[in-house]
Amino acid sequence: MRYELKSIPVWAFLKITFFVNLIAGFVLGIFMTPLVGVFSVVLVSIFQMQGTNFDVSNSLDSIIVATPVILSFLFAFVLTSFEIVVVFIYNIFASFIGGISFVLEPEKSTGNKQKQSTPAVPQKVSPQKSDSIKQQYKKQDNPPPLPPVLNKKEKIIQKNIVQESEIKKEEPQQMTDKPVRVRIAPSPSGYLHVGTARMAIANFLYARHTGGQFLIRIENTDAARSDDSLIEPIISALKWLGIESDEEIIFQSDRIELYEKYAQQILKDGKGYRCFCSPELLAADREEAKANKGPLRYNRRCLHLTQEEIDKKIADGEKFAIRIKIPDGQTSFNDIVSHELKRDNREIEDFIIARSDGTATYNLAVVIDDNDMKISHVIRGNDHITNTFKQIHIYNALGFTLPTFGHVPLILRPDKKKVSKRLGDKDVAQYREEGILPEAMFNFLCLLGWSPKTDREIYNVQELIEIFNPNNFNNSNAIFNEEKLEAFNKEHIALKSDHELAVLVAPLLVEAGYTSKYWLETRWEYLRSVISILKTRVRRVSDFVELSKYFFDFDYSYDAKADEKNFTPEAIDILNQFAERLEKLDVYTKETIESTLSELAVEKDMKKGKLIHPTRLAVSGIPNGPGLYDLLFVLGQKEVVERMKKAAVYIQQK
RNA sequence: GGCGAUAUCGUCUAACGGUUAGGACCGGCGGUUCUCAUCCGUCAAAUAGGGGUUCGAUUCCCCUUAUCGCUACCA
Repeated sequence: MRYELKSIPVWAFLKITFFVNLIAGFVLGIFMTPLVGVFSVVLVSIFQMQGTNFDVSNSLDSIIVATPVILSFLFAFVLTSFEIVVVFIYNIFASFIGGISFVLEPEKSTGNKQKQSTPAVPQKVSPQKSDSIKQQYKKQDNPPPLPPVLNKKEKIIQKNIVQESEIKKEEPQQMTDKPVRVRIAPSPSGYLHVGTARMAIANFLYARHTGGQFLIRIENTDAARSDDSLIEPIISALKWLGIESDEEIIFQSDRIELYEKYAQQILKDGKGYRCFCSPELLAADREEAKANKGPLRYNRRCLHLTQEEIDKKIADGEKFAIRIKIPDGQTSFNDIVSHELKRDNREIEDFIIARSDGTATYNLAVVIDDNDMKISHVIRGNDHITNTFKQIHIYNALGFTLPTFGHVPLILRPDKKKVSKRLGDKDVAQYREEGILPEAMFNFLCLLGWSPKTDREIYNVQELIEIFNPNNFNNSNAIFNEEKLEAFNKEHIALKSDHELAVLVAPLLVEAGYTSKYWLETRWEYLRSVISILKTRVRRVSDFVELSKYFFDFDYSYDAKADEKNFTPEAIDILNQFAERLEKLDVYTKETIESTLSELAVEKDMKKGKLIHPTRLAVSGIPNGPGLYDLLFVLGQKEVVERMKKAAVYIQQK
């Protein structure tokens, strides 16, 4: 428990003291007045029995008679002082631990976003984290000298290290004895969208954090809606994020018979019943309920059919679905993310567990599979809360033990609707096409609706595994903001080495037709240098392509506006002279390029900018880009001279 | 309509019941620089409304409002 001194205003202290003393005074008045009277009478009587007669005009006698009164005042004074001391101590105490109520009724504060709750699992954070986070990421070809003065970001990182070590001090507590086994269960009715990806990330992190297993199950019980060709894209999109199943992937389509067996068992045990209502009839029921503004639940028409009626309908060849019979009462469960969720069973309809063709519906299949796969924690979107109530009744009907549930708030589109393929939301793989790094997507989705409770935002996967705690989910839905994703992407690009980025960019350059695979393979160092000087100008990996065009395209044109401004007649002379001097350089480095330019500027009595701008335009065709010395160095001596001379000719001719 | 969940800057989020309500993205303005970017500094921006409990409420309770979700022989 952490103690922290809080100040209480003086007037608040006085106010409490005043009220306490008012009560004390009242109590004293009630009890002391008769007591003093009796005591006075007794005292006077004793003296009288001894034959002493009192004369109130005698000062000594007056004092004797007044003694009880004086004593009672003294007593009151002592008592009041005592009250003050008590109140003072109370305040000191309260200021340390935030009030007596915390000690007396700790359970009252549990509703407050799990502030007192201990982490579900031990917090394993590696001690070497005190190294600069940035340094850990940097690869061999980019050794970062740590600046002696920390910048703002590093200060934040250092601050977080302190905070994280504080978190670790809390007593870890295992949420359940069961080994952790979690799953993600996408259905192949669309591509992998960010909502599913986020749930996969949460489950995956929980499994890794606890040392448990993460599994994938494909939910394709609905033959009409499922498309097996979508399975592979979903799995590969997850793989792109670094998420793979620890065991063989389970397909519900392989288990249809098993589900049927359990559906029959529920029917046989009297926990369910046959429903002969046709879909059309049910739809009409719903319409009617809507018109009457009543609840849209099944009216249990078929619950009370007699055995003869049932036999007759079966004999007549009527098709039936199987419904589960929801008992009377109330259903409740404890949720990791939310708290206790309760529902009156009257709100849960007798839903269908097996269709009239005998196949199982979603809820039955899920329960059977989760039980079979020994899933310990079902962590999913809170759009499943209604399903959880239904599924609990299947667990009960089949005698299975319940897993622990966690219902996570949803990710919403900017228009605040639930993300879905139907509304044209992007496939996760599409972000890959658009130059988002998987690390950035992982990091961003993890922090959407979940918080590490620090001021830091950029983490790699390993760090997220270490700090992940399902208690830290936010209670409200979060809007997916692509601008913020881009910002995360920028940060993760900065953390990548030039080589890693070159590997990603190379195929894009080939695809764009700027160069060939062979050309790049023989000039890998060149590509790496190009990446290196463009890195800070990029938000998406794909941005490299457009920005680096002139490094690979030798037939570029000049930006019209810049042409007009910088390619003046005097630029011809500048370009030619500068090119000649560069050509003569024996040692061609950034330093020699810079000194050459400086010398020329001095000789011509010009500002450096006068030389720089035409040169930049000559070698790149555009007015902005990397620092000129970097640019000239990376392009190479021969190429630069050639381009400058070409530009001089161009100006002459225009 | 019924049931449920949720409510802090525009967005993502911090804040043992006591803070000047903090950070990040976006935006504005500066600085660094040959340009653009980076980087640095800085500004603007929020506790939905109303009651209650409390010396004190963003925090606990209730009501209202709003938002979201579910309400299929879909998953």
